Amino acid sequence: MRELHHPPRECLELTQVLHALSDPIRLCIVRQLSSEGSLPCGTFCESAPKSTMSHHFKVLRLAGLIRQRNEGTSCYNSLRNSDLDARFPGLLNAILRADDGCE
Amino acid sequence: MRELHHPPRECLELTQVLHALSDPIRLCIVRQLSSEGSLPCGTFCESAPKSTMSHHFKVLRLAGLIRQRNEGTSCYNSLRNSDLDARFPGLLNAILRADDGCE
DNA sequence: TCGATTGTTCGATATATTTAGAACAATGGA
DNA sequence: TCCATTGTTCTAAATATATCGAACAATCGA
Repeated sequence: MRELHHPPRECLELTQVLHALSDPIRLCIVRQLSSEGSLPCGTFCESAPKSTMSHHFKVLRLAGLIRQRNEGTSCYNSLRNSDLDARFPGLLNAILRADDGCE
Repeated sequence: MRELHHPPRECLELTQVLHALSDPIRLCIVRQLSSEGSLPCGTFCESAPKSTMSHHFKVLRLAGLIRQRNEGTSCYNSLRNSDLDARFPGLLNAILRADDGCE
């Protein structure tokens, strides 16, 4: 698999981050990652096609919300907690605290 | 002018709020409202056509971010600060604190 | 080596969003 | 009343986004 691009902390853009989180599936992924740590792609929304999920993970990665790391045939995802908090203090926590329900 | 719909506080949805704020023009409007209080539509982005701005104000209003009130021929906009903070504690402040620059 | 597993990429389609001109509506002042 | 001001609505066009099947790539175990 190819090299995965991750934007550096100082390049994260607020509008991109907000856009990435404005999709219910992606918000759900982020919530799950925040509570369960590092998880492979396959553990999310198993009803949705893999190509759809792959797209959402890419959006999250390019917006700087998650870090992806290949390990074997799996791709592990983790939240870029500290980068986000350094760049946008309190933002992620406020979003995770919100009671919007994770469908 | 017609009656303006404002969603009640408890109906505000996180994904809608995040989407509304993920547009640079709308984020700019919200920032300006937060620092200057109540302002008529005409005071923002005077270079953009009125219809475009009208659209953005509508998106913000329907997402619950702003309250609009007609007064004379003007339409005054204000941030729904307390509603937002009640529904999504800390979210708006975190977004306003972020140093993304208001173009 | 073969096949199963996991995920990506490509291409197509459907849907949503943004932008903006033109016509319209409401208000207020001369 | 007439007109300027302010903003909305309608409509169209451009652009972006979401979804998903099919083909592909990489890894691992048998």
